[in-house]
Amino acid sequence: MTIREIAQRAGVSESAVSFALNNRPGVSEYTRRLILQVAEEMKWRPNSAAKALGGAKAGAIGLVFARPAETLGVEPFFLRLVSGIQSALSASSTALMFQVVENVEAETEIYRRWWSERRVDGVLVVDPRTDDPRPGLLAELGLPALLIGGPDPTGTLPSIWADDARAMTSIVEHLTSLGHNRIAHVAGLPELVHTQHRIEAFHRATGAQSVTTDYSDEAGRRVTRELLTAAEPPTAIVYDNDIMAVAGIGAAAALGRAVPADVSLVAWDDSPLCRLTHPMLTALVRDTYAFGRRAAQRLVEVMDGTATGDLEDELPRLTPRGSTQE
Amino acid sequence: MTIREIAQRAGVSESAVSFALNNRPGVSEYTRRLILQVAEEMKWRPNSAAKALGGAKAGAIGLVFARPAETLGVEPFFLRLVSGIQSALSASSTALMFQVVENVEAETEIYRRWWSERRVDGVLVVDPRTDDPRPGLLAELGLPALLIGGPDPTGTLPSIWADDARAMTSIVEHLTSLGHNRIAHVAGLPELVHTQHRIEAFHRATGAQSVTTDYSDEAGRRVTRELLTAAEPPTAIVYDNDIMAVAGIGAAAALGRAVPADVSLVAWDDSPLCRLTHPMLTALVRDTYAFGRRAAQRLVEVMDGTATGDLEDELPRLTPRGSTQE
DNA sequence: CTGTTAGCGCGTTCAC
DNA sequence: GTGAACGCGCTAACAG
Repeated sequence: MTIREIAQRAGVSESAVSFALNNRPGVSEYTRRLILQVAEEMKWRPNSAAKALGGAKAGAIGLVFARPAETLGVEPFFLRLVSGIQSALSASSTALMFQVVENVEAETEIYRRWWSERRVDGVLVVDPRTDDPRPGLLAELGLPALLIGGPDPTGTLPSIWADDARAMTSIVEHLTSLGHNRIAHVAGLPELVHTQHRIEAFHRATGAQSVTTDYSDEAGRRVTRELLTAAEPPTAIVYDNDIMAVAGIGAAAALGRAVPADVSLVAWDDSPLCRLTHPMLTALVRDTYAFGRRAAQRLVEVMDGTATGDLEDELPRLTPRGSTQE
Repeated sequence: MTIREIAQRAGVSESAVSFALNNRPGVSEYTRRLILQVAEEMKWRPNSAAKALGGAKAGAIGLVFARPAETLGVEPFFLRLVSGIQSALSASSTALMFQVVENVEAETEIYRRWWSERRVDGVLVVDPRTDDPRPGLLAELGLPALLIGGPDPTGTLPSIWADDARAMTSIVEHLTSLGHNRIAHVAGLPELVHTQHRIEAFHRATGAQSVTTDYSDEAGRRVTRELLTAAEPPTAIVYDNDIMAVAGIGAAAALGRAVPADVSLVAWDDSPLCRLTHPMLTALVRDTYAFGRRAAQRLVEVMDGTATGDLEDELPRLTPRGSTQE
């Protein structure tokens, strides 16, 4: 099922077929219909390799997740993001090349490979870091990219991001309005930009320092225990993901502290997990599916050249549940 | 950075470059080294489109997840599987095309598209179903495929699978050895082949009927409540995933039933979730990362033609924790 | 044995 | 509406 075969079957030239299939002028309405019908019958689809070869696009965008294999745990965020991305991509029948790697160095290698092999037309970059080698590399390569979770500290890449600082402020305000004045923050990986934003906003709002972790349930448990057995235990704790918050609720129970009577807990990011605990966890909800969708749309615009600069996504909203009170 | 440029820079013909780069005879050792050095300097990589065009391979395999957007919840299985797949693929520097779709019909459309566009050389098919349209379609298309979780009921596709029946038997035996004789099974989607295998094995081992669900926490909670408030409540419950088991432990607590004193619980599939509960959940552990790795290797062999037929993966092993006793 | 020229694959595009 | 060249790498067939 090639253009050549269609041309033969329809009794026209290959270029006529190409024009007809791409809705371009140069063929009569009659011939166009004839060609389209033959192509339909033969279930013709363009060979993506040949298309890409003609200097055209690869018809795919790339997404790399850099994280050690051992920490590939519960990740509700991921599948939602990918799903949202694809809901936007399906419109332009663009494919997604997806790769999980161990670290950022491996990630940069993938970008080099994909771009030099012309496997992708652009990439979505997640988890911006302080001192991130990726924006520089991508700019140098000329590989179109959109930073998800940015804005890019180096100002190199366009980005889409939610305001973590304002979200943190809204959480602290909620807790303060409930009467809490000793609030703790169990943060995630310190090298991530959004972790820094949350830590700074938390410091501004409370004057207190955050504790950084690796996002694991183990860390959530340990830090919670340390916080609650300190001389002046906090009356409220904010966790940077749902896993740690769930572990925290368990740690509190193990220490005989009641939630929310003795201590209130808030999870950053909602998931079914947050509704499985007793009490259910107050959580910062964001529509990750829609976020992924918007990110992909934006990347397409960036590749077209119809958009540049940063795009702020809607603010995540706090959904109060049983774990906050007083 | 094309072959042409390298040829010019090295002062040789394009075919000499091609031979050198592909480690084929036809060039002197001296010339080969020269060419390789120039290619290295220019950071040359073959254009995958051009390569694929020459009747060669696309250099990618495909994976489609069919599930409605709403049920895209916590899915530890997924990221581990993908990660394992890629650990095997990286050896042959094969890429992964990944897609999430709403249903099996959309999935079959993706297969048609990918194959006619020559985007992939083969696909991994997950969640075999009773009355599954995919094996027939893939065989008809001639798209190489490996069924993950199968054996294929229609006997059309080669597969890799774990023995769900024996695994179920081992769970029931464990519970029986603890003295349980009223065991319930909260199964997953009835249209999945492995669900049927588990249900049949459960029936053979206990004589009892299973309850099918949609894997959601909501279903786990509801069914657990129904089971425990029945006239003759079970003393042990086996859940087909971790989410439902965690929901079940919550439902039991809400009814004032102690775990494991009043009722023992077992989760099929381990995840950090199973260690976040009190007591921790006894779980059927499988090495999903290794499973994905073996699946990808097997698919590569199937595409090479060096392997056919089914491959049985290692049996998942039960890891007793606090939620089973008596 | 070393190296070259020619042509293929498939869709696009430009001159005619 | 057509023929021909192009993009890029691979692979016969062929010459030194």
